[in-house]
Amino acid sequence: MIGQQRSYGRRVLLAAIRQNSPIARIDLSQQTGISRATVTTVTAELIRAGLVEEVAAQGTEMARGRPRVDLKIRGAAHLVAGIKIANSSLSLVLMDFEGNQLAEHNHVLSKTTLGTDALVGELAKALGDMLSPLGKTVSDLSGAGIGIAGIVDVQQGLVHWSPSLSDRNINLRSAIETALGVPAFVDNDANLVAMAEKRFGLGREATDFIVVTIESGVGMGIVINNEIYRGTRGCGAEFGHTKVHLDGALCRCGQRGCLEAYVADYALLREASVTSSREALAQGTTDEQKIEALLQRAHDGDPVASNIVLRAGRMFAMGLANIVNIFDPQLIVLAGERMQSNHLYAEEVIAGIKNSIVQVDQPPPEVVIHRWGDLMWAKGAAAYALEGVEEAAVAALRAGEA
Amino acid sequence: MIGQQRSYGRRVLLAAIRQNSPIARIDLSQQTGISRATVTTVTAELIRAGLVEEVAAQGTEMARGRPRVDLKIRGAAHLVAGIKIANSSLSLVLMDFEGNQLAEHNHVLSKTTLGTDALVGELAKALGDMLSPLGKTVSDLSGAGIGIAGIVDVQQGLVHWSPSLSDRNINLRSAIETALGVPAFVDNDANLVAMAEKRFGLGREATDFIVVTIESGVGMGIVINNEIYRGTRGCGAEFGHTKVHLDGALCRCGQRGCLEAYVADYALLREASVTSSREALAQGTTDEQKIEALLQRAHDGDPVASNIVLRAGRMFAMGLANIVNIFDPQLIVLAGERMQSNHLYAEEVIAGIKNSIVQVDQPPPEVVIHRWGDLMWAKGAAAYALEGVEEAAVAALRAGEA
DNA sequence: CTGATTTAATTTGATTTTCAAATTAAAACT
DNA sequence: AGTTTTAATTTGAAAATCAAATTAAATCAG
Repeated sequence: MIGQQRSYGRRVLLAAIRQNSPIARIDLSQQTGISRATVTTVTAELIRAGLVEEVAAQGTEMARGRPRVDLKIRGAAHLVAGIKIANSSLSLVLMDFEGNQLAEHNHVLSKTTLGTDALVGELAKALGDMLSPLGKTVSDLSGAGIGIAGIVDVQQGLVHWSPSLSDRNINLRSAIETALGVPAFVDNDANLVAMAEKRFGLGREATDFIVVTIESGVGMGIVINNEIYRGTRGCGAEFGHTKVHLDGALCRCGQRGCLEAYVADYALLREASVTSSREALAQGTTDEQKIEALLQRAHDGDPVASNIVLRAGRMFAMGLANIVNIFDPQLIVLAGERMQSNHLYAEEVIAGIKNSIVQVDQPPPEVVIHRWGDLMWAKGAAAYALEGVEEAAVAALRAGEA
Repeated sequence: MIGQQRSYGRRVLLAAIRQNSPIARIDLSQQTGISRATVTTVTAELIRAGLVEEVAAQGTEMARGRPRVDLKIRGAAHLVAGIKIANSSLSLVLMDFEGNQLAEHNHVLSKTTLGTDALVGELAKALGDMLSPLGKTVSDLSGAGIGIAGIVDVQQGLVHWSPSLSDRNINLRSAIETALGVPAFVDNDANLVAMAEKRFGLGREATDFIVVTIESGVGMGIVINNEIYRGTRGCGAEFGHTKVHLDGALCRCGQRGCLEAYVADYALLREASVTSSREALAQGTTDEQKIEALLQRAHDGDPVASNIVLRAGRMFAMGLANIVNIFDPQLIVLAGERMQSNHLYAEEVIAGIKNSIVQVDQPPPEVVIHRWGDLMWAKGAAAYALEGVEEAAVAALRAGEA
């Protein structure tokens, strides 16, 4: 960047060090195209600022010549928290600047939907509970990333609407920042999973990829040119409301033919409910149990149950194929927390995608399944916070020198 | 950019001058964030190099103070050609560095599919025919943009496959460059329409938009962050082969349910052919005439014809809505050359899109129809060439100073 | 017509960023 | 102990940029 003589080089080098973790200066120079002289100067500055540290020449068998000195991000430089606001709980992780997980925590919420103040209060409580066993406090944090379902304006930190918030058009970022005194970074949860994949997961090597998540709905995060693409209205990629059938099944959103209306839990249960053998197909008191039962029946070969589940899989494949036909990404990550999405992650589904995309000489994009624990979201939120903190740290370099 | 001390500022300023055509230095400084001092220095260099020129203070009523001096791109600096390789003809335009069209030309090809050498020969011939009336020759050109249907690897200038070429995996760029002695820029034709919209059309103000073109197939060009997004396999956005129906109508590509299989000419004729009143619905000897007849019938209220045409429109709307749900662009441009796409550009279709996208507080993206002449493609090719020539010109600045 | 005022552009004198080439450092070979 | 090899640093200069001061070109006020 230009204007105010901003330190583009520092940014680039710090990012390169992060991505290639233990890396010698000469390789940095090679990778970034920045001269060795500059690399020396800039890394010295980063080390002086405590963001980077040298590590003993990572033990490749002793070569000739002066041994290279590897550089890595200095974990102790900063501390960030990642928080996912889920249906009726908060899940949190604590990470150092290098991305090492130092703690995790789960906090049960009293209600699904809370007012802003109440939510922020619970958040502060949960953070405290995670930090106190380590002898830390919220003031030790350099940033907090928050993932929330709904429609989020990232620029402003505004939550236009969320199932977790009873208020509308809340500036959650400033609410948290004033309450906790810590820089906050708020984003839609689907974007944060993409962020997690990019930083810690399967997207580390890729520059253009897509992450699809299945929870109660179907979410999607898009990474283009190493950055989250958020669309122009900030309402994000609504893969779940992609239409897969003209005048098709009715969706929760009120429209017809949405992918979600074919693959979501409620869609499967709806189908199961109309067959005469309803009890047999989806027995259980909770919806989760019913789904479980339905999937088990399908697995056991029940023709009607199979029929229901199979179509969901085929619709899902069709939706994904459309993404490939439009985007042509390097990689599609199906990130899932629950085993219940097994039917959508089946071999046949993935094969179905490959049969529905335009054939060219080159191989089709990889489709991989990534099962995370339930901390996936929180880790993504932490990754987002790390990005923000890194940015601020570089910006502060110049200023803090005087 | 960094490395070899590349002149990022020059690039930014030249681009800003191009986009805001007659613009005073002080506004340039404002817009780009570059200091006024630097703007003076850099623009002086651009003027010295002949890329930019001053124009008389464009006549706003005389304000107080020293009058601003506007800057603009100097058209005479360079000459580029844009060439579209169409089904059985070449269409060409000649543009100056400012983007003014100086000439156009149409060249009929002997065959639809040619060998590389033959095609390049025809190309040279056509260029010569366009240039000679102006007393120019090919050597006066600084670059030539070439648009060709098919699968193109832009980085390499490779055409993997094209309906216009009998050879496969041809490096068309180097073939043209060696034959003509002019830098060549080859791209897929759908991308070039996007480029044309971005430079000369409705996409001038937008940074993220999508251009859909209808010719014999359905094409799409994507602009993200002011740049053409080409996907990772270079096979481009295959909007036409987006699936809109599970196990749907058979497409030319061999798969089922492709959008093209519902909205392309052959799809409409296929439908018309199975009704008992075939002759009446789609009379004519050529396919074009038949389509014309079918559309006329639909317009006149024939129920079967209407039924056919209406569904095509609704499918088209559904495909476009999916794009919006995934991409959330500022703008969708439906760029068409022929009036025959009228039924797809109807009010109802555009209304259909709006009813199938996720509703948020913000207004939906604009959908606009842009009817160009048949030079649309060639102009896009010229725009692409201009981009390349501009790049080269800036890079040459430093080098040529010694 | 003259000087005050206003706004745009340029000059001046740094500061920052970067680099190529020369030098130094730290190791393994011989 | 000296040679070779490779990594990192230093040195001296060039390039890019900026803030502040200055100059330029106009209008306005009397």
